[in-house]
Amino acid sequence: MYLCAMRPQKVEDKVLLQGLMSVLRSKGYDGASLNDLAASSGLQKASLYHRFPGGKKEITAAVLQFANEWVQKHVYTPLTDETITPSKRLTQVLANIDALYAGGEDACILRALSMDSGIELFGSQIKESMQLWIDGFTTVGEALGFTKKEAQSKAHQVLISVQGSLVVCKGLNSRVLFESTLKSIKNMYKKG
Amino acid sequence: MYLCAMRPQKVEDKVLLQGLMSVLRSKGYDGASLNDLAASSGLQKASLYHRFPGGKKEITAAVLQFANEWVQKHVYTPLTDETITPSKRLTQVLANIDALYAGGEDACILRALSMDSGIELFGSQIKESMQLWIDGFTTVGEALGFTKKEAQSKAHQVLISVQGSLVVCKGLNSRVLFESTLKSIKNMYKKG
DNA sequence: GTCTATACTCAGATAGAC
DNA sequence: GTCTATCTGAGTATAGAC
Repeated sequence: MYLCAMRPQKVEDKVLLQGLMSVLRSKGYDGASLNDLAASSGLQKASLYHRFPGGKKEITAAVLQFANEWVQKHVYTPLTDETITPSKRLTQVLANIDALYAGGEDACILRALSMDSGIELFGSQIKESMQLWIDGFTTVGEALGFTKKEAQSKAHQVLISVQGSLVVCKGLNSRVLFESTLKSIKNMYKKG
Repeated sequence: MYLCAMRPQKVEDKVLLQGLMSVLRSKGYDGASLNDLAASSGLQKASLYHRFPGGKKEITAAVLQFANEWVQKHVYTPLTDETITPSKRLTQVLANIDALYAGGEDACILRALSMDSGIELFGSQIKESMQLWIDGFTTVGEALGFTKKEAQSKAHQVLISVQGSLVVCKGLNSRVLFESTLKSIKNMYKKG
């Protein structure tokens, strides 16, 4: 429905959510204040409440929804696309993941919200996105000829090593382990 | 120096730090309020300020110091103890790690403090503990006959997969991937 | 739809009695 | 050393003009 009487949005939904996500992924739920969120979005606090009447909880839920759509579009869907060879799917998705985390520089929103407060409020959304990620990699593993059990194990290994390398890269203040992790994921799927 | 005129401490230093750590590891730096910290320690807020005049920053720094001593005592030292066979060192340390994280139930304090605010304040302490962990596993890898390069790579892999599995276990609300990760670490060090 | 101004709550931190 | 009581600022959230 088109309501031409309404004042135009100053910031597009997608741009807005990207700004909000960048704050939440780096500061976490408790660390991200509404001032931070407003500043990142280019809107005032009150305007954020207009867009998200539920406040910070609703903002965060929307950001997680946005993240889940990203996983759907850039991980799950390409990994399960049978018009492409499994090997090429894998290469493409690993490149997408590299971009998402800026080569190990940026944090994962799922991890950032996995502290007590975040899990209590958004546990089911976090679980859903992680499961989608695992399902995608399981599918490509089977397409590459591994058994279902092997493919599941590898999929878990992918998620674990991506999350782990992001944590370690933050801690050591170096991105090399993220890049080497992506390479070793590629190797993991070579038949041996 | 023994000062018998002083009023006895209500809570021992070690017990105090354990309580404080349990809050910080589950809620993170921003999520842990002084009320939370006081409640977990059995002291009032003002008493915490007596013990830690620098407030939350000093509390957190002390907890990280405590954590670093734990890694020293239960990871680094046993892994480098040449009076024990390398294989037994590994088994023992993996059991220690299993206990530290309560089989995947509890979070890692290094991870919990690795958001922006924590990294800015405590980055060097976090890095130090992670490096100690890596050094210990590198030593045991070399003792098991791997080249220095292989041993370093495996040590990185250990830290990454432990941290990663803790994140994924939180997200999926299941501990099975932590236990399987510890088993696969053990396998990683079998010569092939 | 966006803004400025403001209400209200809880955070971190301190004062001073015991 | 520990406590109760209190101060001050930042946090979330709302009111109402434009």
